[in-house]
Amino acid sequence: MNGQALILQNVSKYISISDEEKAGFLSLLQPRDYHRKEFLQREGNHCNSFTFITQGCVKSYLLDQKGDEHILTIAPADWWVVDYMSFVFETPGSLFIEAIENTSTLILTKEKRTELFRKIPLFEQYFRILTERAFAVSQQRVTDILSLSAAERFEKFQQRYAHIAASLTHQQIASFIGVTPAFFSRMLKAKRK
Amino acid sequence: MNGQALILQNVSKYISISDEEKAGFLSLLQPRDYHRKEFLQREGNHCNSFTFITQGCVKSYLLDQKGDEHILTIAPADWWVVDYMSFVFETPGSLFIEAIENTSTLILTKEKRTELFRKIPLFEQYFRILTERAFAVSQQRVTDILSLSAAERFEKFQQRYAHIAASLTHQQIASFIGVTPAFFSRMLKAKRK
DNA sequence: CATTCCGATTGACCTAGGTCAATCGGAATA
DNA sequence: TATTCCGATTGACCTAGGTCAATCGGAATG
Repeated sequence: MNGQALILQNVSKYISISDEEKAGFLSLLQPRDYHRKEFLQREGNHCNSFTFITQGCVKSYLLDQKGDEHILTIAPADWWVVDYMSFVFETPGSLFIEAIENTSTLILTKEKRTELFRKIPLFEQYFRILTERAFAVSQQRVTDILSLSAAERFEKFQQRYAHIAASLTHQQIASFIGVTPAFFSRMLKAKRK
Repeated sequence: MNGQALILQNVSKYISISDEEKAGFLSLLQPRDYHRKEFLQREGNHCNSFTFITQGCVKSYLLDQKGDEHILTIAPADWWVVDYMSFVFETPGSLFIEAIENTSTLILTKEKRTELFRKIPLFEQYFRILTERAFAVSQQRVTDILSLSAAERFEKFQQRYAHIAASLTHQQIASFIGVTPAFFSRMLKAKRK
């Protein structure tokens, strides 16, 4: 499936729009490809667009004082990525967004999104639903971190990300669930027994 | 300020609606009061409404296997509370929502909200913006937990919740930032020096 | 005034998970 | 084939924060 077909399919999961509106929507999107390890966004830059992944996979993460990486999101095809904090509050971002495979995207800038809302108000609903779902999942993640052990978080991770877990390095999974690679390795060893 | 005035003021921060629309909106809300320690929601129940706090304060939290409480949100007046996971995905909730002071609320059920969207589509925008902001903050919370020490999280908590920190118990603050009351007490002692 | 409650504090001890450095191993590059 | 990477693993040791039980203290209740 090509990128445009994929994003239209995604949209149609939540709202119904006419062919004309589909064309109008697509015309606001800017395609862009990134190769593995290329950055979509860097810490310090203001994030002013939503990026839809049509192929490949990206991660968003921050570096702490010690320079250690903490992955916030892993976004495979059919997902949007944004540094929400930067986008919503118009502040310099604190996240890096980086392709972990060669990746194709469609970019919707803040201006274009505003234009989209004006032209096709139904997209307010699309983004409302999208964000409500993402928020619900994010709240789960908070409660998981607060109440589960590393091993339990890994269990959940495996269930939720079964389809992409295999294409991630152990380092990435460890960072996502919030442990060091060394400890993650020991965890796996313990489970194998 | 009374509850209706407060919620209208909140709405008008994000969208502009006519007096007629305001009346229509208010007519969909159900007022309800709770006394301290009363539950708005219990684990296992499906959460099918948004609740706007007009006075007082509530907390949402989950109990882990050991029965320890982990606070997810603290919602003072002028905030909405929901168990998003339950509301959005229509699953039994895993959160308790409990008044920590005598509290007055306005309830918007899922059905009424749907009706609201149908009658005044601009409310899609209101909830989109609201959720985008809440999501951004939630993502920050995830990165904070992953990358900051307990003391640093407490620092941030004090800044963000300066206005209500004084009315919370140490237990509640400790639970929110993700440490035990015992450790929290030691942290305070260390800071005082 | 006495009592109960409940949050806060503290002491003694414990553990999940971190740190750092060394080693292994497989894939990609020269 | 030899070399370089780079992720995974492992060993030895460390620490932030947890546990559990005792105590303190102030506010509310009888």
